[in-house]
Amino acid sequence: MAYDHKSIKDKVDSYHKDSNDFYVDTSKEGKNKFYSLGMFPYPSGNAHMGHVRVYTLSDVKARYKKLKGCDVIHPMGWDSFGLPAENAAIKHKVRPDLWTEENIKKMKYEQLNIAGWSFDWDKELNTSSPDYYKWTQWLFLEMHKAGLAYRKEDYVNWCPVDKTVLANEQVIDGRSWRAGAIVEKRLMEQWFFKITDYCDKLWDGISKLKNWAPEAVSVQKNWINKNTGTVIHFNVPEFDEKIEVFTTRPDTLFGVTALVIAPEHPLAAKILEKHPSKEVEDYVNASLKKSAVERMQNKEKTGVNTGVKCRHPFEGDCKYPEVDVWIGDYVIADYGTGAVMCVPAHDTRDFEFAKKFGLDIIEVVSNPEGEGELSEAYTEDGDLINSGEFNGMNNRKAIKAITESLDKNNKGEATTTYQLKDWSVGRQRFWGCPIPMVHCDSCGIVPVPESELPVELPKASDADMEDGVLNLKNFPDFVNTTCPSCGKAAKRETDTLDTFLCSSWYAFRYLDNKNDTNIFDSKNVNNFMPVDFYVGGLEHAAQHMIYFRFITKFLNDRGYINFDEPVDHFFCNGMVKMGGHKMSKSRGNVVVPTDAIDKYGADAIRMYILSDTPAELDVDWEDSGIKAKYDFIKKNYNAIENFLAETKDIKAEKGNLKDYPGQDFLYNYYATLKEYEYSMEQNLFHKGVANIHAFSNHILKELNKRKFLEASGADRDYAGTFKFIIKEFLTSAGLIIPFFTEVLLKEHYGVESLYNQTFGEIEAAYLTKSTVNVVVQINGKKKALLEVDKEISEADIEKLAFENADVMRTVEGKNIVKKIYVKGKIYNIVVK
RNA sequence: GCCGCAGUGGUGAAAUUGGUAGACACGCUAGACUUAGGAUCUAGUGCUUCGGCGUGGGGGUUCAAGUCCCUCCUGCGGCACCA
Repeated sequence: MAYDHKSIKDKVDSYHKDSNDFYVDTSKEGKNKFYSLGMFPYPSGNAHMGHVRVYTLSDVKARYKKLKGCDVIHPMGWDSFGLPAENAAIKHKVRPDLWTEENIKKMKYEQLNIAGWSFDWDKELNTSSPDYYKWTQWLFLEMHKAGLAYRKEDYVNWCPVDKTVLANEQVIDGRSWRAGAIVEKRLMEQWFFKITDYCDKLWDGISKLKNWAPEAVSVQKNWINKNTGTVIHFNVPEFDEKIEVFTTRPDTLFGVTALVIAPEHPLAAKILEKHPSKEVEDYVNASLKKSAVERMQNKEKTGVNTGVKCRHPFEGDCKYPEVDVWIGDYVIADYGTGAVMCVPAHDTRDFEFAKKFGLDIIEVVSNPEGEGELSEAYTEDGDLINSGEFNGMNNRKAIKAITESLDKNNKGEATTTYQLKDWSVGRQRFWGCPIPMVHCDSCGIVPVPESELPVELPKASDADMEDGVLNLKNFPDFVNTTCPSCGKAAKRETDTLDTFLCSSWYAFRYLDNKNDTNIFDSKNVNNFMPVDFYVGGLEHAAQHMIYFRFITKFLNDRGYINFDEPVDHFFCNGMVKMGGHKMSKSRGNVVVPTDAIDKYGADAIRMYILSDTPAELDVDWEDSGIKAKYDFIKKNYNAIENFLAETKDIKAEKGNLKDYPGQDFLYNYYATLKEYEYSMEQNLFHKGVANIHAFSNHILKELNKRKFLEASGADRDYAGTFKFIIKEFLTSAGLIIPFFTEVLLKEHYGVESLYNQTFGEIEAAYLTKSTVNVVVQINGKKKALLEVDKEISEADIEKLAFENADVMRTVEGKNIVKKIYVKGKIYNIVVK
């Protein structure tokens, strides 16, 4: 029957209708376990090409490992809380839970089941379902118990469009990651997770991320950003306290001509209280009002001198034993200590600041041009000058020496600082996991007892959405409760949790998704974690991956799991574009996966999405490309189906390969199989597609050459062996193109499930030929190619080489200096 | 500014890690078959003055470099008044 992708799909669907071939029992220790995971989707109701790429990648890897005999888990679920659901629900006046439910159904039964993705649906989970978010709440309570969930009043990132607080990770260039609005700083009391307690563990763990995409490792590094330096104490006698500054350049300490603190620094308020000054007050207020963007964009240094003095730790030895305390908004409040020492001579920012406000510039590191008026800060190395007892010392050495000296006198110490901030987890939105906390007038903030979990979201009715905004505050039945501690009337917390918390532990839950007494059974998780192959976009390398790692380290510390990094191999796939642009409705360049599959079949789309471009890079969709894959599949199906139908009476058996007349074919076949295995092992999926083309080229050529269908003689006798090779080919290629291959395997070989086959055995004997090609080079340039016996002696090679006309011509009239023979590969003649 | 990734035919790219550069495709050129071709098949396709020359530029190591070292240029991504 001629190729028809629709009837083929129907057949494959019927094979798997009543079975879950992709089920794996996670309570048992996996045999060579393999966890292949594509980042779970947000159920928007529309699967797009990005999903096709991600899940085809996780699927091909899962299928490959399965053929290699591993116990593979390849689950799927829904990241269903969050703003888009809520916004869409408000817009369409549908309850968010019902809207989400509809979308999940649509995606599950109409979009994610048509491309042959081998999901184990038994493991399905949904983060907005109470049986899931019960455990998100439990996790929050565990954090709280450990002292890692806390409230504090702080300047938070406020998105004026979405009317919610954002995590630092959700602010990109000062703008909200979703709405794109300029983020304001607001002083609010908020729930935080103390991820900063894990800075050192998260930083040290980076060295274990050997199989992560290098870009993703870089993102982790930049985000945590460990810096070693020195904290130096400057006493402020008037206030009887000290200002601690953080610096990586303690060697320049003797060049300090001012101290600059951030407007948010606690001392700023104290100074204002004691010395009311309109100038200082206006400056501080103006700075606090400025958005992060404004502060960043305005590179011109601003500041104000408070007139308050502080003492230099080496006051006896330096030019300025006493310096003024300034307030400047170029100092960042939440990095280091929120205060810096101003060394104009050796820091470009301080130099600018000093020039603008007429501060003195004292050189303390000598530069090759000698002391004199500097036109810019000198930031290179040199020997110290004007630095008391440290004069003449190389500044690198001085970093250590000065720190040690400060430490000895209790005026400072070596320290490390991180850029990572605590994780703000509260959101002022309805469609999220409720925070299981109660506010009681008598007892304060009290956790909801574990036995009362989950704290369920109220079912919002259409009426609740009349004003266009959903907020838990507006649900009295939800808000009003009793205090778990004293029993008096109390109010529930109405913030919900950042959805990144929901997605920080879903990979664990897949392994025990029906557990209603524990978040998961540790045994299951230890059996199958860490994730061996995690596929997703680089855009999740900062937020999601750092939270995922954090929660893993936390659960490890609490003894729930026995590993401390969640992902072995993080594979960052590129985007699917069209015409060089991201697919988008407004641009009108969207290819809908279901349409493409309807037209060309899932085999074609799978093969195409993996072909030509490495999966890490962006790929440009071209209709001519998928058409070519469709034609390829049709051609192969028809040729192979025809062969198999005509040789029904011949049994497929390996037989004695040595008797098979097509020895070149066998060599090519096994060489390709070896390459294909390598491609799959190394995640070179586009090469895998190229290997399938190569397989096909060899097979169709052989089919044509041997004329199995016409012959009755010797060639016909070998059809059984050839049939066996075809079976192996269909099995291997089935990783990428599982539809037509499975139909042929089922109908002509009686194979029950493509997924449970084994990867073809590579016949090493065929990979070594009796002859080899030896390249003859002169001075490393190829001159001739000799096909010779594998065991040929060097003397014989030499003889053959010098008989070659091209070699003779090139060598003529030159001195032969040296001859090098690399056995079976190269014979190089060095001439002068 | 710092960190990471990359630069190879007309195009996407390969080169299993120092040993025949351009596998496999797309496109293109010729031919065959066909009522037709945006189908299929066959052959060709890095450049070339046919000596050679070719992996962003320039140095270097080596018998041998796309691959290793130094240096510069360009593009992409991340961080960034981070002290």
